[in-house]
Amino acid sequence: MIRTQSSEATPRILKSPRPGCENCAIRERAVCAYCGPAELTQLDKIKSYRHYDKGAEIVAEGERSPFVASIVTGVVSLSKTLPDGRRQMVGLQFPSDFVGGAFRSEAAYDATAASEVTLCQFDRAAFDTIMAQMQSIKTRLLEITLDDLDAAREWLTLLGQKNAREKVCTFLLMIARRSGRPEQDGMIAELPITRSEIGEYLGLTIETVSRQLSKLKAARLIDFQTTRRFVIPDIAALAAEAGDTEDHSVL
Amino acid sequence: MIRTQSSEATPRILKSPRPGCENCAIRERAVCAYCGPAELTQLDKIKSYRHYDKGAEIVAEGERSPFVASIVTGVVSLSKTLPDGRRQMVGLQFPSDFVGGAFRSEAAYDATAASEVTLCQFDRAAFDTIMAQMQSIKTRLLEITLDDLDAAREWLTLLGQKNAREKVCTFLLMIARRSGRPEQDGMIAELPITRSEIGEYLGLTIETVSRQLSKLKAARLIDFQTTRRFVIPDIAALAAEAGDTEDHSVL
DNA sequence: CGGGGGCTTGATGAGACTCAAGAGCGGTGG
DNA sequence: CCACCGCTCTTGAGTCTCATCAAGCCCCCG
Repeated sequence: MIRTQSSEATPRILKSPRPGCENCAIRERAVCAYCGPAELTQLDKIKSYRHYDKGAEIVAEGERSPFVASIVTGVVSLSKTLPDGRRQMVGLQFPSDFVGGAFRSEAAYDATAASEVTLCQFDRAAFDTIMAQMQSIKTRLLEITLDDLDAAREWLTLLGQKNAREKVCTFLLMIARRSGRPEQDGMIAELPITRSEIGEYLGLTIETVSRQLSKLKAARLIDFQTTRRFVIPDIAALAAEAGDTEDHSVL
Repeated sequence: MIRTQSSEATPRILKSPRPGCENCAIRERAVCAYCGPAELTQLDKIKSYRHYDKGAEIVAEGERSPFVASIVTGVVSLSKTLPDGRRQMVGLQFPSDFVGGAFRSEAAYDATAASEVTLCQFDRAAFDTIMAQMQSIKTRLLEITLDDLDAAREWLTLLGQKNAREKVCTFLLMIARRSGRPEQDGMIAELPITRSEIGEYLGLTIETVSRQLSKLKAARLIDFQTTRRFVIPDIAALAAEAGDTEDHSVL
C-alpha cells in the first residue's frame, strides 16, 4: 500500500489552565451547543484539549479510535485511500465540527490535521454513556450528522457532474464562505490546504488544479496575494462559474 | 431548467387492513427498530401506508415536504439537479431505509420511486414531537444517518477516483449485496434502475455504462439473463475489478 | 405490424491525466 | 549574506479515457 509519510501523531495534552466551557469559542455550534450548565459540568470531566501539529495523523482508516472530538481551532481533513494508493478527501472540517464518528468503533477514514489543530476530545466510551443519558447531546449530534450528510451529497454532485473549472470555483467559494472576510475590494481568504490536497478533495490532479487557478487568475475572477492567500473581487461572478446558479446573463 | 418528465405523484392511502407493526417486514432495521410495544402504539397512530407508482415523484428538491417515511417495499432514488439540467443521484434507498431528512423542512433533493414503492409515512411535525420524547427513535435515526453518511463518503471515493469499469463493477456488487441471492452458479440479482439512472448514479453517461456492461459480459465477469437480471459467477473476480481490494494476482 | 422506450455500438473529439522540466519560495547552514 | 536544498507550484507536450453525436437494434405492447 502506498501511503504518504506523515509525521507521527504527537498530541500534546494542554496544561492548565484548561479552558472552561463557558467561554469556549465553539460553544454555540459544537456538539455541546444544547447542554445546560449541569451537563457541561459532566462533560468537562471527560474532556481534554489536545494539540496536533500540521500534517499529524489524528486517526488512521481502520484504526480503533478511542475518542471523539470537537474541533476548537484549525482544519481537519478526512480521506479514504484505495488499496493502490489513490486518495479521496471526503470531508474538510472546521472549528465546531465534530470528528470521530460516534457509534463507530473503527474509523472509516483517515483524519489528518491540515493545519495546527486543537481538539476538545472525549473518551469514546464515556461519551457514549453520557449521550445515552443526555438528550441534548444526541439531538445536536443528529443535527450535525444530517448537515454532514447534506454536505457530502452536495459534494457527490460536484464530483459526479462538474468539470474542473466548476469544481475549483465551487471550492474557492466554499473556503471564502467558511473562513473568508470582506475587504474593500471583495472577499479575502486563505487556502487551508495545498494544491495537491485540493486535488484530492475535488477528484483532480494537482496539475489540473494549478492550471484552473491560473486561468481564473487570468480571467480576473480571483487574485493571489501569496500562493495561499486569495481575493475574490466579485463573488457573484465567481459563483456564476461554479455551475450552481441559473443566471449567467446580466439582462 | 431541463427536467425529465415524471408521472404525477399519485400516492394512494392503503385501505384497511392496515398492516400492524408486529409483523412488519422492516421492523428489525427501520427507524422504529428500538421501539417497545407502547412506543409502537404511539407511532401507529401517526403512520399511514402510501403507495407510489414506478417513476412517481415522492418529494421534489426545494419543496416543503410534510412527512418523513420508512421504505417498506421498493427502491427510492435521491437526486440533485444542477440548474442546467445535469443530474446526480446521491442515494439509492432500499426497504427499511429512512427518507425525508428529519429536521429538514425543505427537501435537499428529489426523491423518486424507482420501482413500485410502499412507504410507511409519518407526519413530520408529529414525528418530531414523538422523537423529542422517545430516545429509541432518535437513537436509531442517528445510527441510520451515520450509515448514510458513511455510504455517501464511500461514494465520494467512487466518483472522485474510480474509472468507468471500476464504477460499474462496484455498483453491480452493491446491488448483489443488497438484493441478490445465491444460486448454483454464483449470485443472481436484478438491476432496480435503468442504464440511464445507473449513469446518473455513477457520474457516467448511459453509453459508457452500456459499454462497460458489454465488456464485463464479454470478459465473463457477469452474464445477463434479461437486460435487468444478471448473474455474477465469481464474486471475488468481479470484486477484484472494483478497485477496493488489494489482491489482483493469483500467486 | 408499427411505435416507442430502453439499450447497444461506432466514430470522433474535448477535457483531464501523465510525464517531464523548471520556477518560486522558505529554511538551513557555511 | 548567500548558496543550496527540498518542497510546492506552474507550465508544456503528448496521450487516453470518457462524453458527444449518430445510427440502429431489441423487446414489449397495442
